[in-house]
Amino acid sequence: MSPRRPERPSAERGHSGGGDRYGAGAGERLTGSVEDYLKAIYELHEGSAMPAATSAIAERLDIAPPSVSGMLRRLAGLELITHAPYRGVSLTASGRRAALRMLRRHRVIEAYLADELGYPWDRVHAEAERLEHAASDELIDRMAAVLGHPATDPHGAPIPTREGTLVVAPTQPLAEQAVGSMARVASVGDEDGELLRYVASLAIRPGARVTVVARAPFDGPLTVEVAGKGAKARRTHVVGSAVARAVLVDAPAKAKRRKPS
Amino acid sequence: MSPRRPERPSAERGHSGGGDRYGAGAGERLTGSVEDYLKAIYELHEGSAMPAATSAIAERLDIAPPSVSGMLRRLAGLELITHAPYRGVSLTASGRRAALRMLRRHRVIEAYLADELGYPWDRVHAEAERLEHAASDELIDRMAAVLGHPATDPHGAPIPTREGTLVVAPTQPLAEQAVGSMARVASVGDEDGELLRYVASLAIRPGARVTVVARAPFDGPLTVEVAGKGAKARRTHVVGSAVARAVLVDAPAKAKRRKPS
DNA sequence: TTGAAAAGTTAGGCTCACCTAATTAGTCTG
DNA sequence: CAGACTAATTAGGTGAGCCTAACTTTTCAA
Repeated sequence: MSPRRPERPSAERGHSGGGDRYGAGAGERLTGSVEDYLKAIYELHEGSAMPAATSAIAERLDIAPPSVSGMLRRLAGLELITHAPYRGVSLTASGRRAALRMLRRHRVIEAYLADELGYPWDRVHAEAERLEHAASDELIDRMAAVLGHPATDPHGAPIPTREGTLVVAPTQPLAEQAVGSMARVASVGDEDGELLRYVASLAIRPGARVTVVARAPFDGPLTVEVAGKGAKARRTHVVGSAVARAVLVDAPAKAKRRKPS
Repeated sequence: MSPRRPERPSAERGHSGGGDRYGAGAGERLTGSVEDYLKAIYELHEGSAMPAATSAIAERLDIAPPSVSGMLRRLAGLELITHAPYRGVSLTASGRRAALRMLRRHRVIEAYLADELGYPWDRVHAEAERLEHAASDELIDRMAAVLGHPATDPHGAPIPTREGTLVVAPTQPLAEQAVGSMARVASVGDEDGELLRYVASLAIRPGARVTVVARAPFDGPLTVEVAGKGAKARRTHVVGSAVARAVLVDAPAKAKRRKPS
């Protein structure tokens, strides 16, 4: 008699059950899948400022669109998102909290792997992608403490605080940087390891100074000059548009143009 | 067209898929559950030298016996175990390899958490229990390297090598230690955090010297003297049989009696 | 040696998280 | 504004991994 553990979400038995008291309002113990969806929705949401589209989520998670539709219904039931069918998806306050929690975990883990375990920066993403679901909040906090509570991960992305605050510095893709002007590299997208390895070989990393020398039309290649330190200072490279989109640089201090009034 | 990812095991999408080229012969990508079963079977198998019983596995994993029956069929199909219904379960060579791999992961993680992240030893087990399924082989190896390839985890349990070799020193439970004789504590079972905290408070840890002063009959409490270092040397405590069973001490150098010929 | 208790298994169900195929809703263009 | 195209959803299905209830096998003691 007495039903066995009638609380916890089935599937994923022992694993992934380590994080409470932080994410959503109560203490719901989200599954790894739910965590992935929330993170994806958050990132799409930020990237475009518009509610996330089903197909975009599907593509990002490499999942068939109907599966996403089903999951969205579930997430809406959990009040983690609001979903107007055919219209898009937005995070609720608690969904956003959970997403930021995952973002923090992911980035703290990335920073830890790189700084303490000697991981090359093109490989931290994949490892963090798995660990972020298994690590407890205590582990994340201990990692962050050992690192001295870093503000960014190895790719330059800001790490949300334990309280869920994220400081976003204004940045723009290198692709939109004005020709002739110099800028500091803020971050490089972490998903594509191959691209990261290439970019690193050009000495383009967070903090590096780059100048766009020329831009070919029609989304064509960019010619950039990288201010190297030491002997081989100042090298010029021609990079494709994929790279120009993945590299974010500090935006000029001026406000973004909104209607040239 | 083209079926989406027709290889990987369903459930546990992105997660836990990080370890190949080591476990079973081919590269099967075991699920977290399968890993847990194999580890449990290995540990039961070692502990009693007899094939593991369904009910023992069920109790250890806190799963209903019929669920275990079903999983055993699956494991037998994967040729990770041999299962004679109503008779018990043994690991095949590849099952044993996979189990030792999990044991290594678990213990390396425990050692790392304790040594590098300041975890108290009564809490490393729970954290490792989740991380062991998510960590890649590379991560485990890097952790082990940072620690200088330790031979034991914080509880004194030996860590299998990357190649799957496990050196088992002959030990016996404190409960079986002869009255009056001194022995070195080899290890303390890692599952019960409460018990670990208590045992630690008595200064009973791997490496400590203890002497059994008296043993009450009928599986009763043991009176032990712990050789403390420094000021408060030599303290006497009375511990229950649960503790006496969880604490393993080095066995006397003589061979184990096999038929008193 | 038999028959009750214990151990194990079969039968039948459930949720999560995915899939493909078919249908519907929204959008954009001629 | 109609039809074509695309995006999204419903419909129906699968496997993993758990559950309870009911039945079978083994064991052990009277």
